[in-house]
Amino acid sequence: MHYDFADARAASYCLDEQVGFLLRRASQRHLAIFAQRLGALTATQFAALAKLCELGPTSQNALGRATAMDAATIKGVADRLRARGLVDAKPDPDDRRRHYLIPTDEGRAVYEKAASAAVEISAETLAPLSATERETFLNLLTKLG
Amino acid sequence: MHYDFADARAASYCLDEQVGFLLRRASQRHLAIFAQRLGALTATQFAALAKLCELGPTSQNALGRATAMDAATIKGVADRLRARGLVDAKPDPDDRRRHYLIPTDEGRAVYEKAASAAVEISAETLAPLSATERETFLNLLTKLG
DNA sequence: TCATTTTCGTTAGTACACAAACAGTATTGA
DNA sequence: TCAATACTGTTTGTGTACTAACGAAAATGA
Repeated sequence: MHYDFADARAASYCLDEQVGFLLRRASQRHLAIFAQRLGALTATQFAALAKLCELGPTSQNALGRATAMDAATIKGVADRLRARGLVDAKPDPDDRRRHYLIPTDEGRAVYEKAASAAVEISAETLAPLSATERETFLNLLTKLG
Repeated sequence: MHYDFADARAASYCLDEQVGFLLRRASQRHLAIFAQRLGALTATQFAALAKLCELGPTSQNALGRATAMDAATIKGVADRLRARGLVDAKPDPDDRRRHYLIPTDEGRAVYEKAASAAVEISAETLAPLSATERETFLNLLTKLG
C-alpha cells in the first residue's frame, strides 16, 4: 500500500494533529480518570478480571488474546491479580502445559463492585462529546482496532 | 460530576465496547505500523525530536510539556536521543538548573527523512476510514485530549 | 510412526508512563 | 530582605507493552 499526499514532504509536520499523538493524549486522560475513580485496580487489570468473569475458566494466553495483551504482558497482569487473591490458577487435566485462570469469590465481588464505576469512567472519558458524537466516535474507533 | 445510566448496574459490562479498551487497541495498531515503517525511532522519540526541531532550543521539561510527557518520561526519551547523537544539551546561562536541548545536524537530517514516513504512518493508521470519516474522527479525538 | 510445526507458559531486555520524593535554583510577596 | 512558593532536573518503584529466545507439550501431516 502506498499513501501519496501532496504535502507529505513539506516541512510542516504538525505533531499535534497526528492520530498517534492524539490517541496517546486521549489514553492518558482516560487512564487518569480511571486511576482517580478506581485506585485499587489498573485499567488493564480490570480488563483482564472482567473478561475472565465473563468467559469463566480460561487459559492465560487465551485470556490475553481476549483482552488484546500478548503472552508476556498477560503473564504479569495475571501474576498481580493472583498475588491479590482475585484470581486462582488450576492445572488443566487435558494439557499439562496449561492451567486455567478462575476468578475467586473476592475477585467476582471486586468485579461486580467495579463494573458500575467502569461504566461511569467510560462516560466521563466521553463527556466532552455529545450523545451523537459519542456514538459516531466509538463507531469509528472500533474500525481502527 | 455524576453520570447516571440506566444500565450502569446491569451485569452486562462489555469490555470490547468501552472507550478505554478501544483506545488501547487503536494505539497498539498504530504503534505496530510505526515500528514497521520506522524501526530506527520509537513514536515517542520521534515526537520529541519533531517538536524540538519545530521549537528550536527548549528545556527538557518544556519539551515534555509540549509533547505530553511528564518529567520522568521525557528524561528517559531525551537521554536515549542524546545517546544516539540526535540531540545535544547546552547549559542555560540564565538559569543554572536548566539546560537547553538542541537537535544535532544528524538529528535534523533524521527528522527530515522520517517526517514524510510519519505522515504515511498516520495515513495508514487511518486507512480503514473514508476521507470524511477521518476528518470527523480526528475532530472528535481532539476534543478528548 | 516420526518429524515438523504449533502452542503454552516463561524469561530477559528495552522502552514508555506515572507517582512520589529529593536537592538545587528561581520567583514571589509580605 | 527574607520566608514561602514554585519550578528544574533527577531517582526510585511499579505497571504496562513488545521483542526475542527458550523448553515442554501437543497437534499435524506425511
